Amino acid sequence: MVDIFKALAEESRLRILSLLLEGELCVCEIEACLRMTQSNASRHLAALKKCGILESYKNAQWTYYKMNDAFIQQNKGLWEHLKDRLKVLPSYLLDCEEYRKCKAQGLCRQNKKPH
Amino acid sequence: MVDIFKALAEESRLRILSLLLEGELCVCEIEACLRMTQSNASRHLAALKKCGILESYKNAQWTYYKMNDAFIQQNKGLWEHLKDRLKVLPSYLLDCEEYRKCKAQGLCRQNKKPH
DNA sequence: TACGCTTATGAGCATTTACTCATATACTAT
DNA sequence: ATAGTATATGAGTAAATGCTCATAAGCGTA
Repeated sequence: MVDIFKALAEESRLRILSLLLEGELCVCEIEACLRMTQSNASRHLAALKKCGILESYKNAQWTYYKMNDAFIQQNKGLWEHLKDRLKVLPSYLLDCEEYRKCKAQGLCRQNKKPH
Repeated sequence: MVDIFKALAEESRLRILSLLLEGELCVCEIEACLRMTQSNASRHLAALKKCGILESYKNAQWTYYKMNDAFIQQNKGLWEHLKDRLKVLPSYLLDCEEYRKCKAQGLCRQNKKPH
């Protein structure tokens, strides 16, 4: 229990989760949307995965992270809280705007294969 | 949001909250039940109060802390989570046992006035 | 094979956090 | 008033955490 709260007790990690409410993203997309270094993005994602909040899979050179279904099933109250509150983070609208720009500009390799 | 998670990201503070599920307690009761120093108990309680999870009032020389009703009202999902999970903390049964001992032995002054 | 892109991680450093010890304040009862 | 109890908090220290820079490993394409 305390491990989950430790993972949630960091603003950058909450911003990551707010983006992942909409679906999965790879590390470089998160890095771009949140304007953080590759190193930081990777480490924060690893921390969220380690405590079970996120899961990941690899496709080609990309690692995709998304909410862990088991976490959602096993933490319904907390998940309701997160779904509501992550969307009212002060940074949320700006981060979403960056996400749209990234998608429009085709960041990461432009010709990713579907998966 | 992050301030609340920071406050919850500490095992001693979760144990304090688990005791306060049942009702209010003064600092020296928490200190005794959780076998922590007076200084630590006071500081952890102050941290939980500062972010709005707890509220407190004074009566004679005692300060009583309890869950903040406004927090419960405004964080229903998180509160459901806490109510469930605090009771399955590894330390919970032992801490409750200490609480019963404290009450039986009349710790704090034995002749507290009702309030 | 060689190169570029993506990701993970080691090392060093700065900041934050939690702890202990000491002390100050406030209240009660004698 | 004086002593005892309860609480809060300053100072110093040790541990944990997050950041940057550098590097290594994996994968795809030319």
